[in-house]
Amino acid sequence: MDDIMVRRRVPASAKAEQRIRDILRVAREVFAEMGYERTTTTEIAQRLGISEATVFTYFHGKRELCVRVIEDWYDEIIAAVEQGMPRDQSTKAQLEFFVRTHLRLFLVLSEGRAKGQGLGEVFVPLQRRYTAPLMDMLARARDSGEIRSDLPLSLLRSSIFGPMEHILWDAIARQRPVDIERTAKDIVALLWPALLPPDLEVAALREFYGEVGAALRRVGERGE
Amino acid sequence: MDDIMVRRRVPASAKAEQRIRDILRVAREVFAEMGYERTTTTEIAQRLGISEATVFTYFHGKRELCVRVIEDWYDEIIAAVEQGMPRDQSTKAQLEFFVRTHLRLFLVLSEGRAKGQGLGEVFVPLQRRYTAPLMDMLARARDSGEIRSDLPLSLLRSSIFGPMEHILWDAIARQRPVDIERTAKDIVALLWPALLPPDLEVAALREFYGEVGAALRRVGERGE
Amino acid sequence: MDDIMVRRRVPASAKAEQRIRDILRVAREVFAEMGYERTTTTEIAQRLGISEATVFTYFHGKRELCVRVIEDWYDEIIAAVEQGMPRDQSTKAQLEFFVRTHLRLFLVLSEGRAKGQGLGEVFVPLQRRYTAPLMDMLARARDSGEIRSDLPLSLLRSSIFGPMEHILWDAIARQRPVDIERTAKDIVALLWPALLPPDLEVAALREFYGEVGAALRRVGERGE
Amino acid sequence: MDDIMVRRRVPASAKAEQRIRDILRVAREVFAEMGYERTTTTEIAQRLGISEATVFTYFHGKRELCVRVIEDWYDEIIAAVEQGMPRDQSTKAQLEFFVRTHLRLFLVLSEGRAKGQGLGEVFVPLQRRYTAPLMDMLARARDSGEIRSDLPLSLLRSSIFGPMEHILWDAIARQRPVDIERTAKDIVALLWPALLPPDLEVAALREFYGEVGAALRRVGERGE
DNA sequence: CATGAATGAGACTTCATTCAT
DNA sequence: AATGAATGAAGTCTCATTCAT
Repeated sequence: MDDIMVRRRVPASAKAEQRIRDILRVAREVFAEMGYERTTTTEIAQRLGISEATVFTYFHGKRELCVRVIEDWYDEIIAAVEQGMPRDQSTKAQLEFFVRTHLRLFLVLSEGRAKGQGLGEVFVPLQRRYTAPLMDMLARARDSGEIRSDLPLSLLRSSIFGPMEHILWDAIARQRPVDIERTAKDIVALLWPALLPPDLEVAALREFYGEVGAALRRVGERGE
Repeated sequence: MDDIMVRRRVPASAKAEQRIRDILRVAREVFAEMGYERTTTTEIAQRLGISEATVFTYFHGKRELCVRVIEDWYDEIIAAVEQGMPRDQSTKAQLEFFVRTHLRLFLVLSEGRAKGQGLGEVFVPLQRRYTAPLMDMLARARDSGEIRSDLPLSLLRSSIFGPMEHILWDAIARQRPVDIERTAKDIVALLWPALLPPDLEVAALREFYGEVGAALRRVGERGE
Repeated sequence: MDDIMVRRRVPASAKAEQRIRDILRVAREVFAEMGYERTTTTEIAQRLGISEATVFTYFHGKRELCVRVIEDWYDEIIAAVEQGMPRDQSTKAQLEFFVRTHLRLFLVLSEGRAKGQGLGEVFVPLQRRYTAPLMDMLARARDSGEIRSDLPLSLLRSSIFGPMEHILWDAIARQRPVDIERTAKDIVALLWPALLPPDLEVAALREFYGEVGAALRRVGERGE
Repeated sequence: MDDIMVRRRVPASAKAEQRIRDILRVAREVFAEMGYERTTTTEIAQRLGISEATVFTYFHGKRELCVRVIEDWYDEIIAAVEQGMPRDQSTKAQLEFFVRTHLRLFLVLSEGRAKGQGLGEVFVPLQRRYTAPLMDMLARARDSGEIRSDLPLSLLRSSIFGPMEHILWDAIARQRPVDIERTAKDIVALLWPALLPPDLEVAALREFYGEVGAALRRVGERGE
């Protein structure tokens, strides 16, 4: 755990640990702001008011530093989810908690997903671990018939993470803050019906209603 | 906006236009494969078998080239949507068409979204234009009561784009192909219930169904 | 042959080839003066009055540049030996030629021998090719009984290369010039007795001398 | 020469001297393994389990440390030669002893020889001191007519050191162990005849024999 | 005395971009 | 119009060395 990212000396001292924390904190900021490629070690060092060499004293290189930042972030969010998940409440409440937590802690690091021989390898296992609680929850709810079983879980997963990240990115691009509580509630309110098992009769009725409505409008448009 | 591409585009001979198209085509490939930062002008020139300098004869620089690539891509997808959108079919069918088109033409250019003094500014208006047909459709459907009105349209939008992009990224990260037809169908099947108004009571639906049925029968009786 | 060390463009033009030759020439000087590790690409560029980047335009890196320098040097000396070797003269004369050529063209590049994950791999095959003419000569002379067969050829080889290099190094360390003709003669004069078969008895030699002499006289008598 | 090692060596407590010995021992290992440039002070400190700073407490720097290592090594080998040299035995036996000792204690430090503003200056006097016993021996043997006097002693010296080092380097490059006893015997067996005064008659006969043989072979080759 | 911590100086390398031909 | 050639600027990383504690 220690010897992975430490350069030579093994700085287990309080000072060293503080340094490591500082570097990680600032690095997270910079990586989040700029993305992996556009982040420079110079920038990180400058923001901390230390020499670039110091950064390399504690981390083997830019890549490893980024991996650590990501790992730490995943650890944080995983811990938050595992600890706080209200397992005794309804699936819907659990989903809401999950979304809220993700929105609160989401780290924008597009390159992670990015192709090239980038950090891809690092992400996959973390992603799996991270997604596990949600997937478990969904699987259980599906087995108990609480949510629909006619679509692959991976699709459900994408339909939960996808909107969250889309919203956050949009907010970042527009430089607007996100009202996390409200957004979490809205997302779940929106998606919840999508997750329920399609009650056949109701679903059929709904569809019928929709189609007739549309047909009506089309006739209306032409008529006028 | 005006000073872009002024350089020597004045003559715009047939040959030159072909060059520009070639460069744009290959540049799109490379940007999509590698992302903005990891793309090199060398790579683009090499794939075309031309000199790097030639690229700079037609474009002011890497950045401008990328902006053009993105603009062209947006133009394409916007045109595809505007032309192909089956306006006379149901909202659901239109949504499906939209999703299918997006999945087919989606350009993965994570950095585009990226912040920093990147391409962010370029994306916002394009994104707006691109989203317009979908938003219009949603707005109309909401006004007619076909889809829910209790949540902001922007959320609905995110809940459509988000999953699509999440799925595509996942596929890219895992290097797996995407079955576009099937995925489009699944996404819509999943999300459709989420878009419907939540407050339509089954009773109301049944009543409506009954009335429409009766009306239909009456028409039938007369016609024959 | 070309694409190995060329960076992007394939500069087969006269100008480019001149550049490559210039860089190789200067690089050889610097590597010889400083050794691999202490040589800097900056130094090479400065001596040529060009930018460092230009060096990297023509060679993939310091390492490859050094490999090229060494290969070229080996090629040169191998060609010189293969072309100039007086095969119709005595073994001793051939040896002298070999020593003279080596002394004239020897490149001091200690690190080549050096361990570490340096250039070692590059040297072995070249060394083998380079040594081949000498080893062949020695093997033939040994098979014909002209030189001793009681010691491994590799030892004989070391006893020829060793002194040469020792002398050259000494001269370099003391910054004194080497009188190549004289040194070559001396080395062979010294080593020749060491190479002869030790067991040829003087008696046998005398007898042989006598017989040959008699034979000669007989020929002479007939010829006149 | 005087200002070297003055730093804090004044007290020279027992503990400190042990430290110095330890550092020198390990430094010798590392320098021998990696060469001067590729050796890092970090590596030396790590192998000793001490801090890098401690190394600098006892030595002014890497360079001085290396000089000390070399000096010590020379001292050792000089002492070994001076003490062990079997002065009452034959010159040949003494030579053998010398070779064996050198082979056993040889320190591979190519860079030492290296030029540049390297350690060159350090080597010359040490080399002189080190070579002294051998040179004396050779001088005496030459004066007594035991070995040849027609060639400069420096050449004889190179013809002894050269092969030894060539063999050792080869062994290191190929990562093979050296059978020291056997190699020492072989080297002397090979070189001894080279050192003997060329008995004029025998030498002339040998040469004659060699040339006639070669001539014969050449005729034979053409004839067939 | 020993060392934890920090760093200045410099190495190699990449790449978008310019310009004369 | 096309390009061969060159490079400035910048980026990542290494390492001997210093100094306060």
